[in-house]
Amino acid sequence: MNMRRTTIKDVAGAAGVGVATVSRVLSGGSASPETRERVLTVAAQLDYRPSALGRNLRQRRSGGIGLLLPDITDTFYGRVADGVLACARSAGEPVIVGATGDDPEREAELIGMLLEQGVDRVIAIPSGDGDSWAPTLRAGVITVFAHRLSAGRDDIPAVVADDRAGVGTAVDYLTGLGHRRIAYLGGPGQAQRLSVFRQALGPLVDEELIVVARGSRDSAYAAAAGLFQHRPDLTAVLAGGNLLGEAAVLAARELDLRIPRDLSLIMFDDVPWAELCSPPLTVIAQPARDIGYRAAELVLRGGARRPRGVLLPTELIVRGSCAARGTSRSPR
Amino acid sequence: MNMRRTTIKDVAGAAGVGVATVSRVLSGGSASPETRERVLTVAAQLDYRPSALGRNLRQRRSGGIGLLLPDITDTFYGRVADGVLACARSAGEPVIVGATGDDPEREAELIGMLLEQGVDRVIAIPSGDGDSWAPTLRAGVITVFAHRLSAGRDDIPAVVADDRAGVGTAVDYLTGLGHRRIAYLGGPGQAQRLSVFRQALGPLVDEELIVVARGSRDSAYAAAAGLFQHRPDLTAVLAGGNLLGEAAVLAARELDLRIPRDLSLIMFDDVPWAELCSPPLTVIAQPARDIGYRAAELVLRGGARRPRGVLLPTELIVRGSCAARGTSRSPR
DNA sequence: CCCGATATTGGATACGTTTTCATGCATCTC
DNA sequence: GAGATGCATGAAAACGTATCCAATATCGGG
Repeated sequence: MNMRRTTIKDVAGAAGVGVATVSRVLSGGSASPETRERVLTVAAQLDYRPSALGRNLRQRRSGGIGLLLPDITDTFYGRVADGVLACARSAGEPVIVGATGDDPEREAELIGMLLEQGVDRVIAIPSGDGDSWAPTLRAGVITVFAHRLSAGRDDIPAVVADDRAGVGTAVDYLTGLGHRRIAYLGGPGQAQRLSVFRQALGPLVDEELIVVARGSRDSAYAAAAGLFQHRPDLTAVLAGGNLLGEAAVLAARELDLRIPRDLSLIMFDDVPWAELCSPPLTVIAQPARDIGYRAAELVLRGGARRPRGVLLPTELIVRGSCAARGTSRSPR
Repeated sequence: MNMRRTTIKDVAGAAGVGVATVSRVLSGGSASPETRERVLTVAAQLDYRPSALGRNLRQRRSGGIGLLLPDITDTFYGRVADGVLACARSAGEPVIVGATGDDPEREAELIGMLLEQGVDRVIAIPSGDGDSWAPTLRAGVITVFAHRLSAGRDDIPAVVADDRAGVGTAVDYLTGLGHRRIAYLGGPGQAQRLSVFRQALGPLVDEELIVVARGSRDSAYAAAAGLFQHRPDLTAVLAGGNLLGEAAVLAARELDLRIPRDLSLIMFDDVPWAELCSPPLTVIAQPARDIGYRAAELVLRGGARRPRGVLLPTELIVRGSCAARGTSRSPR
């Protein structure tokens, strides 16, 4: 019942050596073959598991990885998390996960929690501005951003999808189909994408057709519905995330807009249900899992030679949610 | 750069009191009002944050919560995780997440990791048999199961959806529509549901119509496609999870089975895309987030008066994926 | 005015580990 | 053969905190 945990001392005693030797053997230090053998045998017999608590205190770091993302419920972030977990598991590191809800205040609070836990590596999909991250840097915590950049924080490496290319090919594809009034339905933290969108669209850009929602489903739906109602003249929309895409499909159905006859839709992020939709959704696939995995690699590799960041490719997957416009001006 | 972290000693020194007093003040112990005031002021000035490392070692527990689930990518588990995170955040507790992939071996490995971390509370959606959990119990770790029970482990409380009622109403609904050949497409860890299904179906049960897939998408698709091909006489299928439902829709489409004309489908778990499907999917909604939240509550409340477990209600949400059979025997 | 009870306080200890340092021993070099 | 070199080893010192315990200050009652 109140059986004390077997400690390194017990192993040392049972093996007739000092605790230092046991520690060395278990951490891969140097030791004579016979000693190593004996220690390992005894440790196995006693089913000894070194306590991370003691080790962490000694080296003043928990060794764990902190992962902060907006919403674990969103499959995109879920896939990112999966990548992080996979990489961390292969390194034997625990991962502490926190959901920020895209709220900078909650984010700051969670950062504080991670620091208190002595986490020395953090992967984040940042919500707030760069200021939130001063504490982690000051505390010497290795920080890597995933999926998003943070305003005014070019000192933190980031692993992101190639939004420039993604938005570019999507816009090219739509204009190539004859679309001229193209809307962008964005979410939080997409400043980068927005500027690329404006740039790619060039003279065609119409600020009224650019609308950003907050992170919630309701907000996304409201933004989509409002956009479609106020500007019935738009012919194509680029949804900046699966939540936005879902909202667009729903709002379009509600307003009796047929996809792709009345409205062409391209959605960022390829999710399984994109194929189940009717029509199946044309999407820009992002390597979500890779983003997480690479970020974890970066953060595990440590501060050694900080790379500037990693850019992963996106891919336009054409399905059935876009139609040509202009030539056949949808008669009737 | 190499600025040492401010410790409780610094605070004690600056406030002119002993470390014990600071510790007491910060842990809510007794202290004179003026001392408390001074200590708090100084602590705030120095931006002191107690190190979880030291505390954990002292009281030989990390205080964190371990969360083990099959696949963080699956929105159902994602919602469970979200509930756990929400509850843990309100308690200020960190959550260490691990993905087992429904592999008992990986599960055991992750359990070992959690124990090594000194986690003293674990929430799990168990994969393996009950044996994996002997170590946590032996180590005095408060363990709670979520969503699933584990074979031969009635000593661990569980928070689950009311599968009995869920399967019951689904089967009743289908038989009420005239269906007689009803299949069950299951996943890992659904022994409980299976037995309920058999029981609810009574004499209509056909063992050949019961097929279980492993956790992967491919496996789910293979199971669905195999089932539909081998038994074209079945008229309805109950999918035991959103992954299985997705596979069923895909396989049906591939084999040119129209839903609901040729095949009625009920899916366990209401996901956002169920409404986006055409036809929209009839589902059995499960309170995934609540399951996680309640499990976290249970585990945080500690061992005090272990309840036998919690049963949360399910709800049949009728949409468009089920049609009547028998009366109008689908002519042509 | 003194004694016992109570509240507050700080010193010391322990938690389990890693790492530094000194020691002993064997081997090598000239 | 003597000194130098290398290696294996164990004692001890942290790491930052919570808590036990003794000591001191405060208070009330007789």
